[in-house]
Amino acid sequence: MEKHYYKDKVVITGIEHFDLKHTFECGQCFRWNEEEEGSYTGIAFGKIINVQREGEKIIFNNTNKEDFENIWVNYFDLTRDYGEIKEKICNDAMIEKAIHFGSGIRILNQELWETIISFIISSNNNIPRIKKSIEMICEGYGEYIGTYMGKKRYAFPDANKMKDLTVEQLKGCNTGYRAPYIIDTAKLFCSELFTIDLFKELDSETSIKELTRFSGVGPKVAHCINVFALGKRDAFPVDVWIKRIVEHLYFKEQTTPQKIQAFANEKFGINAGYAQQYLFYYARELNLGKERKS
DNA sequence: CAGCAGGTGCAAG
DNA sequence: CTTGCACCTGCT
Repeated sequence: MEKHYYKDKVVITGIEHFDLKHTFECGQCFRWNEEEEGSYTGIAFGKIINVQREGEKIIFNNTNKEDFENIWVNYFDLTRDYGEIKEKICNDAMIEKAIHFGSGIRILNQELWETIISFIISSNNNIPRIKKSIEMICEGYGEYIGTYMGKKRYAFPDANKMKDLTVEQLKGCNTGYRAPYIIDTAKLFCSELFTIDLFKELDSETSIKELTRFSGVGPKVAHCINVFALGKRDAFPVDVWIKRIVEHLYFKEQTTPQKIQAFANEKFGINAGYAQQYLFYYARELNLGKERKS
């Protein structure tokens, strides 16, 4: 990978395994949106960034060398060797096909607080509504950080800000019955000085145990936080889609989430999180939800 | 109009 | 410890 720095953008070349659509639309993040010309604009770490592909080049707009090195290299997981990971998890023809479908997925290393709240909101919910809720929270209670491509942009509000919101205010952001979960979680998060470094020191199992102390965080959401915010790539979130695709490809019959979880641990080990993303994306691509009913 | 969507919490068995 | 059910809300 080669990096070229400019005044307000960074261009990289020679990067493999990076497709914008795969990465931003595989369900791991909720604040990235495609622009008309095909680039994607996102907000993280209180900053607005735009990513665009031009042939072999990936262009990171509205940023600089310092932020790129300090924030975005890690955020986009750019130092990770996805070729090696794919080799390791590619044990059979089924997973090979899934990897092929989502070959350009990179797992983003997202912020802890935002990830916790985003995935609490995601429970029993659909992506358009999740994105809408999060956007309403940011517009209502997040800091205004500038206008980009003609649109006002807001940061995700921190836990300290959110702990003082009322249930009514959060319900006003379309969070429904999750509103009290969010407030309780904010209060607990503030009361114990949880930091990303603290969680990173924990082994995956302990981390799950700690995370499920937060209201609205069960096993599935805790696994998402482990993979998407804490870099614990052995986590394997089991949702309905993963359950369907694993049953479809491997079990050939209905089973329990626990069995799926055990199967993934055994089969993919420390790289289960990557496998989960490829499988999830593949399941969505196959439209397995509808296929089953017919 | 039921059923469902990246599930979880809670009350019972 | 496992199972069944309710739950905001919008879409089919």
